[in-house]
Amino acid sequence: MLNKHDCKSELNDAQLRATPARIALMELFENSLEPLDVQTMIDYLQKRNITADNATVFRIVNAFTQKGLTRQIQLHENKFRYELAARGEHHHLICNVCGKIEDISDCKIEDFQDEISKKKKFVIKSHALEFYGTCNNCQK
Amino acid sequence: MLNKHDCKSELNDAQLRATPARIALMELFENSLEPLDVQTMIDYLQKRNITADNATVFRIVNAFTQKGLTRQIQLHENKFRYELAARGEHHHLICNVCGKIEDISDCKIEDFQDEISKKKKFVIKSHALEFYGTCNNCQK
DNA sequence: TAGTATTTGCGATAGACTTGCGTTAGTATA
DNA sequence: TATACTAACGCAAGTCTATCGCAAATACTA
Ligand SMILES: [Mn+2]
Ligand SMILES: [Mn+2]
Ligand SMILES: [Zn+2]
Ligand SMILES: [Zn+2]
Repeated sequence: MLNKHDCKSELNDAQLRATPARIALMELFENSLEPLDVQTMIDYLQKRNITADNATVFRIVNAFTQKGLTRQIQLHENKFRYELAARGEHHHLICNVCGKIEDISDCKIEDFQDEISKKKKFVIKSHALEFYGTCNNCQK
Repeated sequence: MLNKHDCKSELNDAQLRATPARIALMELFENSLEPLDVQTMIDYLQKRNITADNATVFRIVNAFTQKGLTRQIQLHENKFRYELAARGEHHHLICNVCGKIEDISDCKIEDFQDEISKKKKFVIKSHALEFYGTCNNCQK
């Protein structure tokens, strides 16, 4: 949860110029608990009266990802989502009813991964794991 | 691996009319080791001289999925893939070099899933797990 | 404050996928 | 086997996500 000034520094550190749209989007990422899609970013900028073409928003999030500020993920949708890379690789619980997306920080599949890697002679560089179901709220 | 006649029965059982394109695509699914994207299905039909508009192929695979014959999956691409639902839920090894996709039949994450479910009070209905890396062939 | 490289806006473009509508063709039943 | 009903199809247009080329704007640096 960084403020406007910190977001500027973050951009500078990544060798990205601190434009209004980029600063606002870094703030959005810092304050979001869920991974964001591009449409959400566009809507957010509009609410803050920051004009930004949608091609620009796609370019911004690509630049963020390329510089290692964000990570691109995908959750069985026909679009990508993005979240802060600094929060580390982790997994997600996705509610099929309300769409809520929750982080799972602890990964317990290392042993399984090692076993598969050996058995299949496959060098595993990364993995994606998501659980789909019904969240606590939506069970009532 | 079913023949043409069996594929017809499968379609009838699912209350789907057995058109040439549907029969051919069921055969393709039965004989494929990897999940298929729609373009692959279109190419296959062309090779067999079965005319099918691409809207039709999308409608076919949606019908298959809706009737439970196939399952829609997605492997961090901007498109969906489909595989036979009868083979059961399983996971995949995806080679970042050659694109090869291999099935992993044994799932060893049940304990982790139960733990998460309890901790987050989340009813888990399904999960997706994929490993990305370099296959045996591409390591040389 | 001027110079320059980076970033943006705009419009065109691409690819995956959907939809409306009139026609075709599987299937049931006689 | 002929008939009728409805599912399925072809075609064309449209939607949605994402990219690209180019000229204009703007953030940084000196
Ligand atoms: Mn997350
Ligand atoms: Mn598979
Ligand atoms: Zn929910
Ligand atoms: Zn490979």
